[in-house]
Amino acid sequence: MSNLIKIQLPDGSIREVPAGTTPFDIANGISPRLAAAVVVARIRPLTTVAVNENEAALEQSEEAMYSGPASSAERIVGLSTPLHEDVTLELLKENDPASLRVARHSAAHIMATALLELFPETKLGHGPATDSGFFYDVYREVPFTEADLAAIEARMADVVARDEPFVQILEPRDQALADYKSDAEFMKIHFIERFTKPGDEISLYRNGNFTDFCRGPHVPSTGRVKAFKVTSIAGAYWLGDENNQQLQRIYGTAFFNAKDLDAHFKQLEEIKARDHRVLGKQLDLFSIQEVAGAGLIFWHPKGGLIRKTMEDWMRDECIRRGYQMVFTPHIMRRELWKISGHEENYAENMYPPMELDDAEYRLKPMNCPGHILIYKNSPKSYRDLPQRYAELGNVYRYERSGTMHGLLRVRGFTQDDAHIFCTPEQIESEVEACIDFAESVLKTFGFEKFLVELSTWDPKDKKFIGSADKWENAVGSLTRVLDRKNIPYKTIPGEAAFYGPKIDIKLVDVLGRLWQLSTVQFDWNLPARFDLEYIGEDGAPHQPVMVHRALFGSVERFFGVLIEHYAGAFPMWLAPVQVGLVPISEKHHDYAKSVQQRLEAAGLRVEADLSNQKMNAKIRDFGLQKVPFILILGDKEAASDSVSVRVRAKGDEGSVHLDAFLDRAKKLVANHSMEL
RNA sequence: GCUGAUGUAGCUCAGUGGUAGAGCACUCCCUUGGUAAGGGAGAGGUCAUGGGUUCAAGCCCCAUCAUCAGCUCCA
Repeated sequence: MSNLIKIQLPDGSIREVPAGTTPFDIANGISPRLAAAVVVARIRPLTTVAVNENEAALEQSEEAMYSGPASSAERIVGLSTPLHEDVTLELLKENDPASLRVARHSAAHIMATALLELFPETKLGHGPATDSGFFYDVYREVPFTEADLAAIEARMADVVARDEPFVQILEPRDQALADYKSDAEFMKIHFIERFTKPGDEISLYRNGNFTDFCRGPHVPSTGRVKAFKVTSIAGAYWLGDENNQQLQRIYGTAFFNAKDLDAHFKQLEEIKARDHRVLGKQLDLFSIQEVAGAGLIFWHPKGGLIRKTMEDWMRDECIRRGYQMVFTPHIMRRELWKISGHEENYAENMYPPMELDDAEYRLKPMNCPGHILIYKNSPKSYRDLPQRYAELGNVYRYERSGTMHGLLRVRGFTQDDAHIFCTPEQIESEVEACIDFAESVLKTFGFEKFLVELSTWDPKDKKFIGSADKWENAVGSLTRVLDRKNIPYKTIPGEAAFYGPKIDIKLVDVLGRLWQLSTVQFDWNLPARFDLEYIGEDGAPHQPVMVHRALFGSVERFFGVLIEHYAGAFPMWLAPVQVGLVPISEKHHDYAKSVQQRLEAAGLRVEADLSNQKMNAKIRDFGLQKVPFILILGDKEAASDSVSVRVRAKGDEGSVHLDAFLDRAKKLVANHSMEL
């Protein structure tokens, strides 16, 4: 005689059903149409008080794909999973994001099904859902070709058309291992051995003739995955370790309907249209020249102008906030890099030494040693501290050949770098000021959201130098600063630099993407290595503490992110050309020249199109260049000293007096306005 | 660095072994116009680089460089 369990539905009603009842049974009991529409179910044991965040996070992890579910947390189950305890039950339809994730995991199984039907020699790794689709890592001697991918996709359509139910099979571990061993499925064997214990019953899912080691859940049947595409193939290391065998990773994406799939590819096109490498060419901002080498940026006049504007702002702001601008050499003697520890710890990222006269020199990968030499050049009193040295310093780092990416990952870049030498007592206020500064940078450049991470040490990890009390003090001050400023943050133990803890600020762009740029780091290692001192109130020498901070991070990377954030449509103060002039015909050229002169005299950047093209073509050209304002100049305007204003993304606003426009334009620039 | 793909005019791309193509951009001519492409003519290429196969290579083979999608690593 089976026990009764309680099922609570979202409306609060409770049903008593026999243990072993499935979510499908419940749905079907409500209405067969509902049962047909439901994809998966979300359950939470009724006894649970609150969802544990860590357990929820674990749900997404690789570990969770195979090992048992976190017992007390809410979880997603398939419709045919028998329920054996009192739970709240939510029946999820296709519009729930959790359903889509499950469907994509099912799509990975469908792809594996198709793959093994076509290429039975293939060995399977793992095939999870991702944020935008799914992939399956597989091993096969022969690389898959584009044609193979198309064939796989076509066969997937067959698997979907067969509408094979996904069925969970619980099997003794030994038997599963024996089966996989006989098939030489070395990766599946590894996963079973890693994620299950001897004596466990392990979970497999079968659809048709295909069975996979998998915890689930899945959609009810292959027919539920209506729209999918095999998108690409790439290499991936077995277990993410580059010393291991490389596998073939086949990517795909899946949706419940063709409309969503289309929308997904449309969105990819939009992202591509924002790509800073594409816009960099279209707007003539920068280039990378093969003959000069990979990862080295050429700033063209228009990009250079934006950079100059960014840097001017940054320098002015540094000075306003009590920094002193310094400049340090690009190459320095090897000896210096030995003292700083770079020879020892950073050599693989540095360019090899070059010999000059009797000595060896190395290109700088960081600015800190240079700033330290300035500090060290004269004795310092506690009255001199803090010393804040800032530099827009060009550094060069060797990056492996496959890693470069436009402006975002390069071999030569400019850090807006500063080093603050201060007493331990000054740390908190200095860090607080750095965070204020960082916030101001993000706000000024139009980013509204950011995330903060506090990276701390792991006392068990030997790579961290310095005593426990030093670490605790430092982490304590950082924590206090963040708490006092009411900034939410995530603590990441073990992610600190080896010499001290750090605060990283990741900004969120218009598309919701995260970018790591600003960082504020602690350091008591370099002051010790260089024997830095100041004379304290007690007349005795003390060692200062150093704060490293970069706010743009790298000017190149920040610029790349800006291009994507604005989709190339820079706000007025940054736009390389702020006003485009369109004289309607040649007889308006003189008026155009006088307007240009007056706008330029007021400090605006103006370009006049005096070609013999039609007005519409001129407007189009300025429009494609994303110029904020286009002024149309014809008889009416010339007669009344006015301009007809066309605003980027808004269109024709009619004529106004030139002085009125000038006033508006100057205000937009002065206020760093994001709007026009 | 690894796996796969790609490299043809300033840009976007076509060209499967037999004398290098298109559109846009550029130059010149015509056109002088009211809010996103007026018309015509011309000029422009060591087909990434270096080897090889072939009577003949942009095309086939090898190597190198660069780019792209990932992996790994990072500001």
